[in-house]
Amino acid sequence: MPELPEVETVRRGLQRLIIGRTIRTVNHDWPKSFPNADADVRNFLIGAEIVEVRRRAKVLMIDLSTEHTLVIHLKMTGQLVYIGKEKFGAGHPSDSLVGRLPDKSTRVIFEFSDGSHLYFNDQRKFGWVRLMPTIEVPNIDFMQKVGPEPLEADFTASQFFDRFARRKNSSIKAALLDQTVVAGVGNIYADESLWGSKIHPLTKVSDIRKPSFVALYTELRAILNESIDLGGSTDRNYVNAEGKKGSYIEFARVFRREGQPCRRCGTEIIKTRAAGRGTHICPRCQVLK
DNA sequence: CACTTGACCTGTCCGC
DNA sequence: TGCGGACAGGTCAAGT
Repeated sequence: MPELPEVETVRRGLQRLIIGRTIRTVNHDWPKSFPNADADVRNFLIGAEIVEVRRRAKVLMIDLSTEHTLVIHLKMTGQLVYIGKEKFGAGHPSDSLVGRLPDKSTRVIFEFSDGSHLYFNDQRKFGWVRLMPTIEVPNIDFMQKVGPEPLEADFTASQFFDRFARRKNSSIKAALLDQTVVAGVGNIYADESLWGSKIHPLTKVSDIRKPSFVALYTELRAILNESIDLGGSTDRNYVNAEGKKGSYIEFARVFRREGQPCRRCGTEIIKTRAAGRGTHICPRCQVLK
C-alpha cells in the first residue's frame, strides 16, 4: 500500500523529525522484521546519530554516523512513526497515534537519547528493517535491478517508453507494477494512471502505441506529484511519520470507487482482476482492443 | 530470459 | 453468534 508518494511523504517527515538525534536503545519483537539486528545492533546502532533520510523506489534509507544505513521496506502495512517526548501528554486528537504506541503491531522500537521514539509498526509482518554499511546499499540485489525514478526531472517520455520493451508480451498493468521497469508504482497508481490515459489494464504492452505511452507517462507523473502534495493516500493502514493519514484516496478517480460513476463519462466503475490484483476501471473509457 | 503463480502474514468482511 | 474462506497488495522464489 505504501507506494512512491507514501514512502516519499514518510521520508520528508523523518527528514524533518529525526535528523541529528542519537539512538539510545533498539528493541524488536519479530526476527524477520529486523533479521540482522542481534549481531549488529550494539556496534553500529547504539550511539549512532541520524545523518540523512533517503528514498529509492519504495525503499527508505536512514543513514547513520557510523557509516551504516538502516534500509527499510514498508511493504503493505508498514508504518514508521516518530513520537516526541510529549508522548505522555494529554489532549491528543483521536486520529493520532501519539500515546497509542507501541501496540501489538509494533515490530521495532528505536529510542533516542532525548527520550523520543521511532516506531516501526507492521501488522502483517511483510516489511523489514536491515542494517548494513552505507557503501554496500547500492549493491543489494533490489538496487541493482530497480528501474528509474519516474519523477526525476531528466526522466523523459521516450525513456519511459523504452523501459517497456523488455515486457512486450505482458499486460500493461503487470509491467507497470514491475519495479525493474519503472520504480515506485503500485496498485493504486497503476489503476489511476491507466484510467487517466484511457488504457485497459490487460492491454498487451506491444499493442500500445507510443502516443498512448506518452499519455501514460504524463498521467503517472502528474498523479504521483498530486498524491505527494496531498500527503499520499490512506486506503487502510498508511500513515505518515507523524502517524497521520494521507488524503489522496479521496481524490482517486477509480481506485476503490467501484459502483460509483466515472468522473469522465458517468459509466459505473467496476472492479476486476489483472496481474493477480484487484483492478479498477471505467468499462467505457478503458476498452480492451 | 520472460512471464505467472504462490508464499509470506494478519485482520476484516461476507455468506452460511 | 461463530466459522470458514476470500481478500487486501509488495516483492521474491519457484514454477512453466
